[in-house]
Amino acid sequence: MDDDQLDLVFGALADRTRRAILARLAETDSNVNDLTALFTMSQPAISKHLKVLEGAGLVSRNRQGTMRLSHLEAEPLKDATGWLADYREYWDASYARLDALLDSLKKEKS
Amino acid sequence: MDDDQLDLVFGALADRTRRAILARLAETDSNVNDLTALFTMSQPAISKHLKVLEGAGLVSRNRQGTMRLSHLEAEPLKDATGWLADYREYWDASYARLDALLDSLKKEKS
DNA sequence: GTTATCTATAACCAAGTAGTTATGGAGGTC
DNA sequence: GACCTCCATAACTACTTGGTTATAGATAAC
Repeated sequence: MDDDQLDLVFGALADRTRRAILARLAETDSNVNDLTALFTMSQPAISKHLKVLEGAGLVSRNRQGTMRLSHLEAEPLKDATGWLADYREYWDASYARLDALLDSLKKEKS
Repeated sequence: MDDDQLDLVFGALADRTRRAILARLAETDSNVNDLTALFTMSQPAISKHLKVLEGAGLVSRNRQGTMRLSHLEAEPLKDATGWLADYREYWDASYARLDALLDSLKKEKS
């Protein structure tokens, strides 16, 4: 994952409204009106947030009749987690042990 | 972890210079001059970035003679990872299984 | 084709961000 | 106390961001 992409993903996550939108989309695909109803904010504001999320690859949209349903695309969150994982040893004392466990799990799978 | 804190942490991580600073501090504590030498940027710009990182709790500083050494504080990264973990099931098919494993590890520890 | 609904876009505003140069303050050293 | 060195702060600029209202575009229904 390159710096441009990380800039976009972390930037998208740096706003509580956008995080709340992702939380909602984790439950169910939603249209702009549904999302607008959840916040004390205008519809264009929500559309803008969706555009940011879409730009970071965190949301996809497809027409469903007259509506456009927003759908969570979690893949970039995996990459962000991957970046954070490099620092895990600095906060998780049991990281080394956990790491070994995950390695053995991988081997078992392959 | 509350929204204010997540805003600060993700916001701090949304800049590649600041991520690079964290990468450096993961290797060794550094003073402002050292960090400035690593980037094509003025010293006050680096001082500003450090202030943002400090505000997010990602960096602490203590005087060491005439220098102020910046030190990585990784705890907030743990919290950010915790937030992202809520979405793990959406990108990691083997999450459920992994989760069970971690649970058993916790029990074993306690 | 008119109308209604849903959403995107345009134009604007206030505030924040990322950088600059210039300068001042705090800590050692002589 | 004079002088360096290290760093922070001030003042400024250009750009971005997060919101607004007003409006236009696309699709479906009648």
